Amino acid sequence: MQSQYQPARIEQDAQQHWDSTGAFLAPDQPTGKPKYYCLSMFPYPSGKLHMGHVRNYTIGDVVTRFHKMRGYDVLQPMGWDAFGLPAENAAMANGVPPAKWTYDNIAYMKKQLKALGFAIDWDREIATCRPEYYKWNQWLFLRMLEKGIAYQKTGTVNWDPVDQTVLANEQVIDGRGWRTGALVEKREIPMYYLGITKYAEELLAALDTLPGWPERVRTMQANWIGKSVGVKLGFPYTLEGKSEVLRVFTTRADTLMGVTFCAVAAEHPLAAHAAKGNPALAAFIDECKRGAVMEAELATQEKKGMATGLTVNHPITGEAVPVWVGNYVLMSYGEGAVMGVPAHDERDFTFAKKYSLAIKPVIEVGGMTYSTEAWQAGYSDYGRCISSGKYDGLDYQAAVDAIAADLGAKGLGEKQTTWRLRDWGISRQRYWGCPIPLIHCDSCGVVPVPDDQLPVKLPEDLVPDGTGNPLNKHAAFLNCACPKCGQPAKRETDTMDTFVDSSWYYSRYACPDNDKSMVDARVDRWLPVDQYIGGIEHAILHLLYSRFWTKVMRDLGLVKFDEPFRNLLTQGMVLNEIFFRKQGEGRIKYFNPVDIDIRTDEAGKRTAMTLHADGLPVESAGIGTMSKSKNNGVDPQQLVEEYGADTARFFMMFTSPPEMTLLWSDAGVDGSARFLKSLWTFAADYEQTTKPHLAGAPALDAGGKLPEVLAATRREIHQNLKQANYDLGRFQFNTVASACMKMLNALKAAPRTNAAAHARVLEEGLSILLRVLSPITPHICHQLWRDLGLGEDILKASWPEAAASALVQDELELVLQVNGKLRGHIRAAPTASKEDIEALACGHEAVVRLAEGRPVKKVIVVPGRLVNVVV
RNA sequence: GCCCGGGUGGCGAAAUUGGUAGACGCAUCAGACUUAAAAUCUGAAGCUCGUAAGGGCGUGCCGGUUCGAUUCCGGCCCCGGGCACCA
Repeated sequence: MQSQYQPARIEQDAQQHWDSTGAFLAPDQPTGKPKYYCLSMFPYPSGKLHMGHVRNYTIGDVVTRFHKMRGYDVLQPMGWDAFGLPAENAAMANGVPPAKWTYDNIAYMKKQLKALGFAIDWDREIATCRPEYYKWNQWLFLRMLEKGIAYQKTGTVNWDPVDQTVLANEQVIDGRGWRTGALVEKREIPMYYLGITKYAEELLAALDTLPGWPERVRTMQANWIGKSVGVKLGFPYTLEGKSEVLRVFTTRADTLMGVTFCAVAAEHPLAAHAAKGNPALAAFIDECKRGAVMEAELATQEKKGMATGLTVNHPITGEAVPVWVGNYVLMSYGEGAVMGVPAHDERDFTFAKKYSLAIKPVIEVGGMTYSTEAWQAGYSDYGRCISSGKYDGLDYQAAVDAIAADLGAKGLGEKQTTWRLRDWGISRQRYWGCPIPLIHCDSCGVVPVPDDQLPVKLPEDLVPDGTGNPLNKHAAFLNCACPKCGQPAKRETDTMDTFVDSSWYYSRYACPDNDKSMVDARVDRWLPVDQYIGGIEHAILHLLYSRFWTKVMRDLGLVKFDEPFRNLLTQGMVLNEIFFRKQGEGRIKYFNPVDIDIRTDEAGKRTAMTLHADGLPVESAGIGTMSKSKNNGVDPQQLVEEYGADTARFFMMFTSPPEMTLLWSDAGVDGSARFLKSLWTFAADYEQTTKPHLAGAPALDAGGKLPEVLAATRREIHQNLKQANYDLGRFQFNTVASACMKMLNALKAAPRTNAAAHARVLEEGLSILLRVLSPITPHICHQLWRDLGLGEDILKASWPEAAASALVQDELELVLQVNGKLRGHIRAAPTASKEDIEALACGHEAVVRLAEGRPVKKVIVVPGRLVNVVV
């Protein structure tokens, strides 16, 4: 074998071996082995891989190879989430069609993935921008339309008045368009929606059927769906002689007697009515309607309101309650109107203080009465009604029930369940996406494209210019015949949200070649996904949409499972610093961290940040996840070229556990390179000088005892193996990597007292080490396995388990504490009784010294671990 | 603002069910080898007082429960993710 570790050479050889043997092609016909579907979230082809990809796909590969060696038929596919905004931006910047840019990126990134040696079944590769794929988006959309799950209504978008185009939230910076710097306006336009709220109850309840999902993701989804049970209350009023009712939803009907105002959203009909003949109010409503669409922005803006001059009647007392317009009331949630109870709601309290509205406490908690000068924690807690007439003394539930019953009789109250979840708007006024398969006909209206005319193909040669959707100017796409009446008609030019593409791709991997149907029987073999791996940033949207889409497909009889992902591992983000320069209002240019020079003073404090190319200063926007848009990704290419794929993979796994957020730094990568190099050198030396002693040496455990020093080495190997197997089971790969390092350290330190026994311990140790390490660094392990004559193909080797006989110890070391502080150690046989250990401890020099004659109060013995003597 | 995480040496981290805080590495320092450097090998090291033996402090901050708290409870600070058109 080679005496030097040459990663470039062995990595190429190993990859060729896997390719030529079809090692990672997943068999569609059952082989008698259990199946395991290991899926990593597919990448957006942004140009180059970044470290987040390397982390994600290495985690997936470790899981894949581990299960393969444990005897599963494993499917690990890969594809491309290929539609989206960045391709249009690149197209505008370079004058290249998004399709070309995307396909070039796919080709480059595929090469990078191959160089990393991932155990991927490339025969199943898909790209969502291919008509063979998105045809089925369109087909299923039409089925949803038939079922009433897809429907049309208006939605609000960001409008750039200069470019005359719809902007994504990301393209709005400080309320201005990113290219034009123009103040962004809100616009109402017709859109298509998917009725995810129809599935809200099931999406919430089924979270309990997903024990393999992280608790935090289930919590986030549950909060997002946001089921609240409350009461819809009516406040009657008279308008232009007609009797009307203002409806509000509340989860705190028990505080109804404390209502001192009502607030409606700017879009509420009552606000519009009041604004007639009230220019100040009309101006305020206009102001509320301007600005961004984002919830984060709405929620952080200053709470403002204006009285409408109208009043409604309190449904119990009949008292007049003033109606305000509030910029914090969302038209999209509940009824677009809320009742204001300043004494028991912090937001209402702030609003009431600001506008000098009455504050009326009607709940007491634990007999405490509250002052209403300033808000105190606890004011919004559940308690008993006071100053509430006939409801006095009732607790939360009794009060809600009584009030709902009383108002129900008058038609002014009913119990209701409200969801925070909104239906999914899928229309995008963009070119580079899946066309929505509809046709607009002057006589027939909106007509679905017949199935036999699918897919509606997206032209691939257009270059957008930033002013609206180029499909609107492309006659060949736009003009068509109405499928119903045959008259000239126009195609819908909106495309689908890219979340549609990613909502079902995992099923298509089972049957990527099927041009007759969306899915087939092979989906029943592989799905659901056994282990899904991807960034925590997808905890809500992508994962919720996929769950919804699965349930729709199930209800259409296409798949048999209820949930797509049995187990979920949410990888922590790989972060990096973000550098930028402001270029006029709203416009920002980002620079990659590798192009920034940072100078520091002697104390290590930063004194300057400049762009390498021009030496001029840049600003830091802090730390954020590696992304195309912030231009802070780090290309792993240099790492792979300098050290090899195995070192890159090992370092990624070693540096942090998978779920932890990771601030990128390649400091420490040398240690990983050193370990692999040192493993190679050790193995080569073993092959030369130690392996020959195996001839005639007795097998381990074959009778006869190992010399104690070698038994200790062997014990260390098996202890670390046990730990590694435990850690593989819980996906903590950093400690698997360190267990491998510890094994190598132990083997290096093994004394050569008995040549034959030494050779046996090393042989077993290397065989264990290589197998445990192989999912992380498959190339070097593949080569060494063969070079040391351990077998033909390590992928086909059995997974090692720790041997109980190797773990036996004659004596244990226990920690000795006095009053909870470490004061020494005692040695005892594993079989020693509690009394023996107590006696040993109390007689210990440190205990006698520290007790200073005081009596021993208590002795706590934790078997196998410690003794604590309390004096 | 709301929802969800995280915070441990100079740095990445470990500590499985409340039981030795800092395993394994990086960087550093000292030594060996070398004409020299690189590479490699050996050793030291949380901070602090002390020549040493030994002691005190220490897991973001404040408080609590416990024989014992990185781990459990209450309150706060900072950082990250998500907030529905980035993917």
